[in-house]
Amino acid sequence: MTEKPLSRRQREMLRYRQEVLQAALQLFSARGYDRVSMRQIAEKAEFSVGTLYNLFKNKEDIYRAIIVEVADRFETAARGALQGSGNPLERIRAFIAACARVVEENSPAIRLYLSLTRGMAFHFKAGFDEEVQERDRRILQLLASVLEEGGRAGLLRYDLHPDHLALALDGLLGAFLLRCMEEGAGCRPEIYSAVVEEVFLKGALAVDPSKA
Amino acid sequence: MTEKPLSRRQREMLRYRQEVLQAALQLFSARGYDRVSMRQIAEKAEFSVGTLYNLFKNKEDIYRAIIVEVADRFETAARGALQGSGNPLERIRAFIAACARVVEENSPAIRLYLSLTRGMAFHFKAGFDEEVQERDRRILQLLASVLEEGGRAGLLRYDLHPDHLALALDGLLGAFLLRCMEEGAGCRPEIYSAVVEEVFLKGALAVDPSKA
Amino acid sequence: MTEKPLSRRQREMLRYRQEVLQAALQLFSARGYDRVSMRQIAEKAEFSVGTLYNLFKNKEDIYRAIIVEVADRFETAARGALQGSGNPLERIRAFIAACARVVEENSPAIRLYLSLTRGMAFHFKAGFDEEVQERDRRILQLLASVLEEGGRAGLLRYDLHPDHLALALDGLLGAFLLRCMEEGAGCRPEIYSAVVEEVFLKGALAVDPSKA
Amino acid sequence: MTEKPLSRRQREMLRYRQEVLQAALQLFSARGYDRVSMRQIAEKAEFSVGTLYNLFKNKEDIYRAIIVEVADRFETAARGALQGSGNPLERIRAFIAACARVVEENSPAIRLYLSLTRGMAFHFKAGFDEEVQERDRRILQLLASVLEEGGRAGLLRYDLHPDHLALALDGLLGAFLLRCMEEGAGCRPEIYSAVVEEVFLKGALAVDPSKA
DNA sequence: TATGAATGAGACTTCATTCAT
DNA sequence: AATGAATGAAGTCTCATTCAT
Repeated sequence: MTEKPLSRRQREMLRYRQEVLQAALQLFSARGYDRVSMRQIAEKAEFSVGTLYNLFKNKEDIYRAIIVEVADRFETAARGALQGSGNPLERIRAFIAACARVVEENSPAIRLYLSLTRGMAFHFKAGFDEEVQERDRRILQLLASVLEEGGRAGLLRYDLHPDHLALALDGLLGAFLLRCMEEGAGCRPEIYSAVVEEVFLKGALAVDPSKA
Repeated sequence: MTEKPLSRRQREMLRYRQEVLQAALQLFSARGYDRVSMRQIAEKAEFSVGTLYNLFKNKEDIYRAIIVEVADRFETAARGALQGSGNPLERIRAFIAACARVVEENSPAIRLYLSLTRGMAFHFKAGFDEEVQERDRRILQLLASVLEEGGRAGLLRYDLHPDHLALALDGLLGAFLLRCMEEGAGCRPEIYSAVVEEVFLKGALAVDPSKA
Repeated sequence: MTEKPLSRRQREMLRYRQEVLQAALQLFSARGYDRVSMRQIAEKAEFSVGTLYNLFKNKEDIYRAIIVEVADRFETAARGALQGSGNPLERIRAFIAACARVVEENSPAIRLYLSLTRGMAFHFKAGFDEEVQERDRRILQLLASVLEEGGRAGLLRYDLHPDHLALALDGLLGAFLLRCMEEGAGCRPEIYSAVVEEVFLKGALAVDPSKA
Repeated sequence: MTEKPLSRRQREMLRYRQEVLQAALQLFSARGYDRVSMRQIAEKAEFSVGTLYNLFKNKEDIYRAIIVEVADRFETAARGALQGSGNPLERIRAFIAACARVVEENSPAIRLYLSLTRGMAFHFKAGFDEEVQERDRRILQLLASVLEEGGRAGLLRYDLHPDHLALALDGLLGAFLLRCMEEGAGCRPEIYSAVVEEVFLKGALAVDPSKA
């Protein structure tokens, strides 16, 4: 697991890639993938077009890098919460909080991510968009399994299919987090995640108060 | 409000417009606005490109017509339910059912609509996308006002801000309806809307059972 | 075999295609395929770049059309001579004359054709260059079979392999015809073809004078 | 004419140049000048792009060096044969053999050379391609003068213009030698040059058997 | 001296839109 | 009114060449 020390060249390249991704992210997030040209990305990142192609295979590769990064971050956070310690109820709470945190830290990238996992997906040749959707689906299944476990433990109601409960929580989270991002300045994920907890846990899951 | 009777020519033109919209809808829904060319729309609709420009001002106008149509339909259905008869609780139930019905009937168009109202929006010059978002927001406010009314009437819990509750319901609905559309064959909005009711009403709203 | 009468539109398109081919031919012949841009062809043909793409699938398609045309013309002329009437000797003479005639009439196109069948070939994706080479090879085999027939008939010497004789004649012809084209103004294929006849028939074939 | 002894550095540089030329030759021969990038040459030669530019002025200069080298080799061999000892007939035979030998030893380079001297030439800015063609023409004239000398000596027929005979021999040679290179595995210049001798000498030149 | 990242001109191609027929 | 050929701006990507390290 020890990382080889990177040469100065390599470190520079990584930094440049981050700068390009930063610029591309803002543009994609504001105008959509197809409405942003390589020249625009180059200008915003203050590189030449040719340099973009030294750093990335092509335009799609830039997009992929952005999405994969946020997908990794999200997956890590989600798995950390859902597979962490504590009873299912606590893990659900941790999951809600983790999602809010990821959104707070990666606001613009999350918009792209959500546009690929919910609703309209572009259709890329490499099909990496479907890979991302597949990864997202696995998180949802993990969430469902934790809900089911909670049901068996008597912590959560079990009269609804765990898949449906997972989808409900996911929908609630998505709606609130998107709302957070819309409001420009006053983005308060911690408030919204409290509401999600309230609505979802007190309601949908009908927690047995003697156990919670 | 009386409509002038349309000439044969005008009726024909309306029918042609519908055929073009039908073709464009399928293409946009499958590949996304920017990945579809006017020539492709013309071929699918079995018109010439020139005729498309006689029927619509430009490509964006075709898109707008699709979106406005589904937005109208959705708004009509939503207002009909939320401003209809019955107590707030019954109106919420009617709203959920109405949403499910609209989705069932306009499945592909709804995908485009949702991509414009949640998550990523293209940015069109004419700014009609923001108009649509504004209309959507007004529905949400109407929903919130009904929820508030229900709270004042003691039918629904009032410890959460009605805007948040509205957003929660909206998010739940969106998630389930999108899921309906994904599953290709087995699209069952009536099942999903039952789940939404269950999750939202029994849970989030903590209906006073003596009154419901 | 009756041809449908072409619409005015179709006739116009064919004429336009010919104009483009004419322009492209001159440019390709002077500078080589890879040194000529679509913009240059468009300018020389006095069309816009877009129109070029309405008339031809892509740049390679323009090249292909030029080559295929001259290849067809050459093949027709060659087969007509070699499979025509007369004894093998007369057919060889007709072949030599036919080649000279084709070159005389299609001088610039022949240069492209020869660059594809002898010497350096570009490598096109569609592999049509190999098709053209294959067609050329078949003509050579046909020529060889006529030479062999002449040998069996006692008209031509048979101590050399017919394939080699065919190649010899082909090489002679190629060298003289290329020379014709080089000299700009004074291109005299009829003189050169006389020399080829003289050199090849009197010499290589050692015609039995009593039979010729 | 005495060469200064080269420094180690200079000798090294010459060796590097040869390695680059070797790599470039293979690529140019396989794909054509315009389809090969400097980066590809650099990779095949296992140098950096920058080093290529230290060794050669530019891409064209690499091409020129390849061509000039084979042109020199060919010219040396041809002059050696044609200006050597023996009667004209023997010198022609030596010339044919020399050509076969050069081809055998420089097969890929010859393809490039022939594409520049027969048929299609690229048009380089510096016009060195025309220089090469000029040099080639001088060899042809030298060949013609030997043929003429043979004619005057009664060894060779003189009813045809020596230039035409020279061209005929050149065309025969070119055709057979190109054929040798095409056949991949079984390349037998010595066989083909025998055929050329047979066809050309026995036939075209109608050697007076009493003198040969 | 050797390297290879940076550059930007220029290549091919697509496409929304217009307009003569 | 209906057509679809013509247009040229704009997009993605490549590549010869330079130059800081």
